[in-house]
Amino acid sequence: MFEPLDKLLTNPIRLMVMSVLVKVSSCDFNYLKKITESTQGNLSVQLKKLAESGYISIAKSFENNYPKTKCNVTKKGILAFENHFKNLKKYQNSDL
Amino acid sequence: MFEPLDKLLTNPIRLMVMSVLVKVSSCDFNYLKKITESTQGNLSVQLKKLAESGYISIAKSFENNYPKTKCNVTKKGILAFENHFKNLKKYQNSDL
DNA sequence: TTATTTGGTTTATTTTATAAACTAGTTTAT
DNA sequence: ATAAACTAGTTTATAAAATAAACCAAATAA
Repeated sequence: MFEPLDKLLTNPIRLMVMSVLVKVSSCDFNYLKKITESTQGNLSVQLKKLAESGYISIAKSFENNYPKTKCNVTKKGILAFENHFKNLKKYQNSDL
Repeated sequence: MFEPLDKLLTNPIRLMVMSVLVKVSSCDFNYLKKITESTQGNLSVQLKKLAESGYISIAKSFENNYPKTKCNVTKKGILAFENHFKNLKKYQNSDL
């Protein structure tokens, strides 16, 4: 009837992050901070969760002497994202 | 960019309830319990939240000597439901 | 009559989300 | 040179939400 929803993707910040990464495939922490309008702490936590579940990978480096955190979406993440919206459609128009 | 998502509708159980009610407009507690596959306690709490926000109305009566709780979706609830999916579409295909 | 079932609600616990505080270093102004 | 302010985050504490467990009240069945 209703497919269980992916808990990682019901959180708005995580969903935004995935939405962006699916499109651009890679971007840095501060870009995500701006577009999600979340605090650094919150974003840090949510990115870690996405990374722990293998939806994104996080690469740290230095750029212009500053630390730089770059996020990349994984194949697993893309599939989960697509599947999530496939499931949501069933909620939108339930066949009772 | 991303519209903030309706917190009442990011919870799967509440979303299922709204999904059903938008379609059938009215049904009872136990029907919702079956299709959501949730516990009675959890369902009771989530229905109360939807009712407190005016997304549904709850009517209690007796049927065959037993208490009977019927839920109805409100106009406000229908609009919120439709708006939620309109917003979700932007997450599905973000225009960066 | 006491055990079970129906139909819930309330309360307690676990999980999650968020905000605040902290770390570590860089740049700029004095 | 050093203090102040800024970059780029992480960790921890608190608030909120979700869920499960316990409870309540009445009806029915054994």
